[in-house]
Amino acid sequence: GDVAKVGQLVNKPQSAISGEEGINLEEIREFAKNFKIRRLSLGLTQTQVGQALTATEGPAYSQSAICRFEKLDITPKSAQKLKPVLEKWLAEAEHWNQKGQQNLMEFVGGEPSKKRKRRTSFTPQAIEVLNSYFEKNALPTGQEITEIARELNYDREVVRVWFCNRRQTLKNTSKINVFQAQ
Amino acid sequence: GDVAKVGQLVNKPQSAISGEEGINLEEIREFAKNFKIRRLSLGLTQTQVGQALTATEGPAYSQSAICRFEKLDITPKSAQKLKPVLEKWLAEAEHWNQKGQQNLMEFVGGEPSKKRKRRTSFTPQAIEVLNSYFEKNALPTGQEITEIARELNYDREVVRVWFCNRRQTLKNTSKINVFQAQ
DNA sequence: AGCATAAATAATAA
DNA sequence: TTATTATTTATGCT
Repeated sequence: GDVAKVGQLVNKPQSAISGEEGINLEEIREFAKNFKIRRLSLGLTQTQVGQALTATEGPAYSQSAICRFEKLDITPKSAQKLKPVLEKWLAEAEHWNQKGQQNLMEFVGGEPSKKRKRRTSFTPQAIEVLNSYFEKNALPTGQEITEIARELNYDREVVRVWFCNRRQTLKNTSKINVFQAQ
Repeated sequence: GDVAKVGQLVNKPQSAISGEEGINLEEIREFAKNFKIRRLSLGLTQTQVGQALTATEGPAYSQSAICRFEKLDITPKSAQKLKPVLEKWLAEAEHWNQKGQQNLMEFVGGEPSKKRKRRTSFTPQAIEVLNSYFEKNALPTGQEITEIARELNYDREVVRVWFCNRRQTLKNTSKINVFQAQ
């Protein structure tokens, strides 16, 4: 059967302290909440934390793993194991941050100042072509995206994101039509 | 020509205090940074802040406006004007949050003193149905609320508030905190 | 002055 | 974990 997650268990008073394993769920919940706030205060993303942990600690930590810890969508055992790792790492990150933003970024390992990509402006002609492709197939394969990008002379990634956002927009507008205001 | 923004000016020492207008740019920068952290600590999005401000304060505040304030992509004059508004609102939001997450969400999403919604009169039949749902589950999900609202043909927000109030009443009378958290 | 939407981030599916 | 969707933030535009 399913394994219960911290987030589900923590609201059941009788299990606030998991008897056998001696895991304090309330403590974990408190830490997870604080972890998120402290992470954001440092201006770090889940991806950055995951990558930095992967570099300094042994195993791999994905963005999803950090996300799941913060949401407590994780078993008590995993949480118990992950908590000290995150605690130690975060304290260290805060320490470097004290010495300046630059030091933190070096500790984290990312490029010091990764600038946001300039917003792309599609020409009306390009949008027309994109829409005609979208009508035929809203979910093009990687190969198709590459071809469309080449035809329009735009960056492949830009075209990929355009299709993501276009699907999103369609979903949002059609949701209103189909189900009426949620 | 272009108008200089706070974010550009604040790093020029000689202009830390804007002479003529007496605007303390450093203070604004400090506040903007803190505002973001405090907003995230409350778990609020820029959109939510904008909408809430639009409801309680006079003019309209878009998500873009909040975003631009946080990034200081705004003229000193605008920043100076916006700062006290945000400061006051955020302090109030934090105050409500102290009293529980539910209160904060009501403050953010609920109708303010401005054009208050007409008080809804539930029919006895509707109250009966609501109570039967409440007995089964005092804390319905957003989806469940939507469904109940549709079944009874009441506004979704009205139903949501009914559950809030019903829980509040129960809490006040029973003294036993059924819902633990907060 | 803020809408529309591109880009980035978080959450979930596979 | 990795892919992909869903949500949020940021910005080009007029």
